[in-house]
Amino acid sequence: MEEILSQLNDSQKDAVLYNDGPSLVVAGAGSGKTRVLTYKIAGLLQSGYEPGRILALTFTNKAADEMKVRIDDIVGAGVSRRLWMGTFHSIFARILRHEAEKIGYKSNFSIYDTADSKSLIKNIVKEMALDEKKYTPKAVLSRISQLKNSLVTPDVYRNHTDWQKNDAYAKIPRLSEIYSTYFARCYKACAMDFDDILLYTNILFRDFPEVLAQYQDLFQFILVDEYQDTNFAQHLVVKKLAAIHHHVCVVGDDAQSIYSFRGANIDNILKFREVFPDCRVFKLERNYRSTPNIVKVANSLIAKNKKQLPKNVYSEQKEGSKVKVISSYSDLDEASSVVAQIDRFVSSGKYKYKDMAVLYRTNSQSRVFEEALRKRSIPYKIHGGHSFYQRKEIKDVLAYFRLVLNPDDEEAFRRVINYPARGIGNTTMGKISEVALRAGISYWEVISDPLRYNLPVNAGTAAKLANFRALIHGLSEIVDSDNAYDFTKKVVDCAGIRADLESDQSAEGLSKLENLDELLNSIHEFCESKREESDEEATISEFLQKVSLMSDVDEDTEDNDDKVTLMTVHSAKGLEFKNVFIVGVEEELFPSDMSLKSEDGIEEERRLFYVAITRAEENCVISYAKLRFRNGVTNSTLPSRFITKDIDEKLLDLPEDYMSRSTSSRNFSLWDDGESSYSSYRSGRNAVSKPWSRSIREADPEPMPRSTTYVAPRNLKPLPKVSAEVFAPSVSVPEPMPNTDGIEVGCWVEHERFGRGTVLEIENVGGDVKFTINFQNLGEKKILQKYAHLKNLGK
DNA sequence: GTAAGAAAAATTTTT
DNA sequence: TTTTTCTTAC
Repeated sequence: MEEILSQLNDSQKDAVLYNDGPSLVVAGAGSGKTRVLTYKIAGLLQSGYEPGRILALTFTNKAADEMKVRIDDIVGAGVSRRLWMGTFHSIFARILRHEAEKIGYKSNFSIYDTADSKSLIKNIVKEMALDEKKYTPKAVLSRISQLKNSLVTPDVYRNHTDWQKNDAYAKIPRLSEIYSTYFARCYKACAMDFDDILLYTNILFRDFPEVLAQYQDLFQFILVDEYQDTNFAQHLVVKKLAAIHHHVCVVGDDAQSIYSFRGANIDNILKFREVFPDCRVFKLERNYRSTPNIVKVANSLIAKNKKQLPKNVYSEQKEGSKVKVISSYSDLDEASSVVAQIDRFVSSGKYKYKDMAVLYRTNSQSRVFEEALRKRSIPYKIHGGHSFYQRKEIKDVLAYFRLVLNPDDEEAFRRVINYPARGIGNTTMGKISEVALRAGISYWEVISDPLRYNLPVNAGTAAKLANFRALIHGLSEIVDSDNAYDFTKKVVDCAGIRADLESDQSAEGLSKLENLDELLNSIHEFCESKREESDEEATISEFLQKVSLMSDVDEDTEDNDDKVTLMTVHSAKGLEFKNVFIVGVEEELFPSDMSLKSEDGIEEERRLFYVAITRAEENCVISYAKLRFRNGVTNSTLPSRFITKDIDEKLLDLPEDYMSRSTSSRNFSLWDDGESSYSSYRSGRNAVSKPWSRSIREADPEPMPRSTTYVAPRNLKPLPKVSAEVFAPSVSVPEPMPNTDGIEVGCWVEHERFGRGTVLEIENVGGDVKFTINFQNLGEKKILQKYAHLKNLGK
């Protein structure tokens, strides 16, 4: 214990030593948060707590694994394995598999990833014969996700009149039905999506108090990392589990809450004290990562946010150089200036390439930097794109695993029924789906007994189906006896996956084959380490459980390569680099144009920018361009408000052409002479317009085709009135109709490319305004305000 | 059932 | 601009 404490500062020590009740550790950027968490757990273990009675929740497997290593270093090898330590999803899934039958599931339930969820939603929308433009899988899933994260079940949603009215207003009146159907279909497939894992844990603890009591008693101490990123569902479980022992310690930084779009609720950390009134608050304010100059800039920025916990982050390092702002003519120039600077840093001999990171708001910004780096032959690595386990060829193999382990898994079924191609195409799949829907059974049940369910297929197709059935059946006979590696080899060969990939001699095909071998390797490794650990064979079920909840950040990265890192600011969270270049710091890009609608949106973007700045240890460079090529067009841009309004000017090393903010910010525009349409577009869009309400058409009660109705699998009790909880979860209503520049139905407008036309209809779709315009030359077109820069010519 | 060609869309993404 | 999705023709 002494040894542990000697490595901590006073405030860290206080946080580590307080174990008598609830505590909130507000950990400023770079303040040694992980250190506190690991030492606290190590301390608990040393003072006699059973590892099996400590629950420690993180957001990534990587974070959990790193802490386990550090804990083992302190208290002895292997101890961390006995902790209940892992991501919310993996720990909750573990509990759910154990208690599955209580909530009507089987413990072998599949986990649908986002792609599976979207595919299912797409099918449901099709089956209901709804407008697929209006009900896009992405939008529907994000809404369902929001609802689940706020613990609103389909029944509760259906019976909530206000929400129904909002959906009708937003022209998505059938959302509630889609949600119910999606929920029922997941249940029928014995599958849970990521959000279900949190939702069902809540249902379990709500409906089975004796189960809750058992876990409440088991977990004598609960620790949660990154609390600012928890959603309501996660928060409520933590609250409930801590209700008996009251030994809960949550760690986080409200200033780094950047995942609200995924359901994270910053209020969970801001109002933690209201939930646990006897909670002690510890603040870690000393930043060990960055120079005072960087910390001051970050502080000066974040001070502009209203919603935050008071704290004073400081650094005791040498002052360091000022945060530098560079301005470029265009995005291309920006890339070459930044890369030139990188080159200079490295040529000075003081830094290596791996000390450099280029951080941007959107992935699409990476391209120009890649090109600029390549031009100078500077090695770089890009973080982004999809993870190994999301690749098609890998997902296909995993889908076989899933189907064998859980034949009711409809998304797995869809994926493998005709892969590799075996002549069972869309037509047959459509028939199977129709029969399954009508009989209320799974696809697998349909093809298990096609005669009984009158599947209308010819003899040839029936034979193909029988072959497929035999294949899956054969695999299911060996799935429990074979170890994961042997089983995978059989799947790959028997299903003809290897043969299929080998037949493709293109570069793409070869890389797929390589990936397949890579998968086999990783399964082999998985088996080896299991054998080392417990002297037992690893099953494919265990492997699948692990990878279903794994993301790309969890994959090993060869950190030793001397390469410049390119990544989004989001993925940089938690990392640090000696030199950081934050690029594209322009209005409508950073802050993102999608965030400008609300103050909360801007505050989150500001936190995101805060995260970006605080990644830097020694040098932080902020860059903007005056012209940016985006979505096929070049636009003139303004430097971000974060530079021009938020950060104290005195703290920055500003570029020569920078107009002081005491003069008009319009001076930033290149186009002030009015010769260009850009400046009129900008001033036009910001102009005050007439009230929008008059131009909205009444929601038309257009008769919809009848949908197939589903019977909910089980009558789940509605959750208690959500508002009765301490925090009302924020289920946001659809955005009000935004500013239309006074454009009303009947107005004449002018479009840059399409010319003049009259407005026939104005709709609100997902926060954007969609105009239906009858153009003089081109006829009727639908146009989003976000992209079309319409000029109002009046009635 | 595939392949080519047209059309439409276009944040961030810890599980 | 690129990327994904939808249509159409073989």
